[in-house]
Amino acid sequence: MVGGKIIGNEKLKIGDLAKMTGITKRTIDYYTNLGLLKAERSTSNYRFYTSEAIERIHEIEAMKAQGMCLQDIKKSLDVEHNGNPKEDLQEICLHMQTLQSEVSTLIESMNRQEQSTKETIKNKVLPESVTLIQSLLRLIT
Amino acid sequence: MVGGKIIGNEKLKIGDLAKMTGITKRTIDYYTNLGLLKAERSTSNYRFYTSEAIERIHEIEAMKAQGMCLQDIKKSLDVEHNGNPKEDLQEICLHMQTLQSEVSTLIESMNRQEQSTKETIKNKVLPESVTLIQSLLRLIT
DNA sequence: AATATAAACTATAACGTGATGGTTGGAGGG
DNA sequence: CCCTCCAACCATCACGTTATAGTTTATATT
Repeated sequence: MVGGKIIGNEKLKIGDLAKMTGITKRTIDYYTNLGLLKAERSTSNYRFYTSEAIERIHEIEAMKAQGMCLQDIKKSLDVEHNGNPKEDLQEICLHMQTLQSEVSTLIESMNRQEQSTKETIKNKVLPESVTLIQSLLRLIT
Repeated sequence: MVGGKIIGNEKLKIGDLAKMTGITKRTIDYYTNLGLLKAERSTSNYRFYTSEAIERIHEIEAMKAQGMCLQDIKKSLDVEHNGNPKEDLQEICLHMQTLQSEVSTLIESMNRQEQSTKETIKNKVLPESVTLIQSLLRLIT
């Protein structure tokens, strides 16, 4: 044993995780899509979980038993695990990316509109939205 | 009959639409969430479809029978129906709304970060993204 | 050992299902 | 006529299910 973890068997596939936790693959799939579980992806798009996910699942099950919905559990766990800024950072960057593509398609649609239509849209945009976007801009420049 | 449409019975609820088309409520639900079908919402959050949706569903079924997936059907139908700018407008406004909430949560996450982390994020934001957001701002102000 | 092939595993799509909780329209009672 | 109460709807959640298609691995064959 030269620097090897004994337990901590990394690279768990969905089936492994399912057997180790007793919940179905579908549920793990669902949780992963919700962002409740994080997984790396192989080149062939297979999910790889770490042993960390096992405990996470048990936490989820415990909170579910107390009547919480998955969204709330997510928020709760996201806040709880706040000694790890790296994860948050990654998530924010990802968020920023989706937002970028959102904005991109939105601008395209806008440009396809006539001037009068554009005016209508402008009027429908709440001033707070404008402020919000301005704040964002200030944050990233 | 004083200016009333004989057919064209508007304000169809999901059950009505299901009976009229022969597809299940769940499927209509699914299509609506995908954005394949548009529905207004009552104050109590009930969906209201127009008779237009009936034909739309038949179109969808026809394209499905030819092996197309729902995403492609959506794109196809979205492009096809391009004599109706009102629909586009509604969609853009909706887009704008989701974007607004996206930005909102993003700013919140940003503000929870330390200064050093913020810098890291800034550096990860592509300059083109900044330009993009600036363009958006110009469009809506 | 290299290869072909079958068996087991995986991801995603497109709904189905059951539970939960809110909504509405009409029948009956005051 | 107003109020209440119930049955029929509706929305959403949290998975379950089936089908399709790609991947990995174990096994058999050359």
